Amino acid sequence: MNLKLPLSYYLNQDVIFLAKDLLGKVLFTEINGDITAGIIVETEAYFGVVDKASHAYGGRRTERTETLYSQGGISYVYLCYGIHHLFNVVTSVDGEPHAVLVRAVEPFVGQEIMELRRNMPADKAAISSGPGSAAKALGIDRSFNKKNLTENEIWVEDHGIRYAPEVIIAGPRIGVAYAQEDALLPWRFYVKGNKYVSKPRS
DNA sequence: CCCTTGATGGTCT
DNA sequence: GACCATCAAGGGC
Repeated sequence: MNLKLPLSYYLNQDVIFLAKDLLGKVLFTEINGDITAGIIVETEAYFGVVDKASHAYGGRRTERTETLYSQGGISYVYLCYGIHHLFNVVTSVDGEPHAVLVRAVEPFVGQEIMELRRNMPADKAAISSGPGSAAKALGIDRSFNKKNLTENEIWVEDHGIRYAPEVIIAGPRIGVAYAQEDALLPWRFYVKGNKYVSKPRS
């Protein structure tokens, strides 16, 4: 059976809903035949042109941010601090630059491959905790920018994993103090008690 | 345990 | 030339 999320899933214009709904979904990559996957346990929503923390704030359009304005269902990957690749899911309709940052995953498929990529055991929380680590564990780098999530390099599946509402916590996003008042918006979502959720405030 | 700090590069002004 | 949606090692307690 086909568990892959369809294009229509990503066209939802409510990026806050999607950030929450993606918890429990499974993010896959296939690289040279190696398949790895992680259960998404932490996300952040970036609310397009009105969000000071968004790269598209104020409607800025550059070569880089053009990806965000695309129709939902593609990836947005960029380099942060010169070292880390951060993976986002572009959502909503064409022209609406909403995105969801995947901040942490729980290793699900191909743990041995992730261990090699990260040089640490899969049961160690740090292997895929935090956006840079999660992307590295899944082998995501800048070559994964602008990939169609309904194809076979990087995609998301629904394995029926569901969390009780009381276990899904909303709080301020991490590392966006520069966004001033928008830094306080509760647009970070995570699974309470999951050890792979990143540190700062779990 | 906690805190500090170095690593490292694309993007935008 | 500044600014980052960060990580992990290392030193001090």
